[in-house]
Amino acid sequence: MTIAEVSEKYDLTQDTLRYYERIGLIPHVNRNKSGIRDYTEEDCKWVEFIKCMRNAGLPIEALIEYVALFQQGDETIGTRKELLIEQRKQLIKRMEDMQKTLERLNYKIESYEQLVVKKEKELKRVEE
Amino acid sequence: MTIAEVSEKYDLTQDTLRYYERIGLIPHVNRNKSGIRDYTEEDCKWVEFIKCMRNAGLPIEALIEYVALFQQGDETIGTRKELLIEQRKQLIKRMEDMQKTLERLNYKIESYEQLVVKKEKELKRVEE
DNA sequence: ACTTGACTTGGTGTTAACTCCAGGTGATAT
DNA sequence: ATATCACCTGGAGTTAACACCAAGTCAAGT
Repeated sequence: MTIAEVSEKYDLTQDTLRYYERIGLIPHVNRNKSGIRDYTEEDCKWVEFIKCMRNAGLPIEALIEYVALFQQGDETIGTRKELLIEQRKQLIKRMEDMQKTLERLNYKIESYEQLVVKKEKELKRVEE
Repeated sequence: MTIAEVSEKYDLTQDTLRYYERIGLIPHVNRNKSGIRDYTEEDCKWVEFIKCMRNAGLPIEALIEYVALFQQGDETIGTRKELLIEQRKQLIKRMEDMQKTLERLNYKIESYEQLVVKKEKELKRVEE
């Protein structure tokens, strides 16, 4: 796959794809004889995985480390697992915070709803 | 309340508090005769509210608009409600995305667990 | 009276995460 | 043969969201 196709498929700019590769957020992509990137299936999976994780707010640093560990082979399986567990913990924490904020928003919106109803009644009273 | 107390209470630097006020993320705080900020109860509530919303990822832009609407008085109640509803919608979307990522992480961690178990068995076999 | 220390403002610096750009290369269309 | 085009690299530019700083003010302690 060309970089243009990958860019299109995952809605990331070519610059972003090159940037991710440069900083080690995805493994190095092989080039053809003329030096142009040729993304394999696996490269694509990495791109998709990273995009998903970044989208959920996982820190770039942690993901770079994960990729680096992955490239070091099977001895790092335990470490990688621990890393993911830690990130999961933090993700859950963020989600809990967001849940609280959501409830607060719900309450606020309901309060506004009450206010709106009240105002409408007042207006009616004036009209009558 | 002094800025130092508010800073301490909500774990935001004085610089951040001043910055939030400057860009309109919280309403203007009154100063005493000598020009020093004196936060009222209401100011504090704003600080806490904004911190909570920012923490959940609500965009600064939307919050600035909310504060501005608030300061324009009762005619903006409807608009404010709509704004909150829109932000709630986006918050829910983010949470759903994160939920999917969480499930994916769970699956990945489980897979790693399987792998670890397998590797241990292999090692045992070698030892025997 | 003078120093200290917390605060003020206006402005500059920093960091992360892209994003853009200039100059160059190789394959393809005319 | 040459023009076009997609891509390359290294490096500079951008933006958001603060963080830091210099120079000044004011009240309180000694």
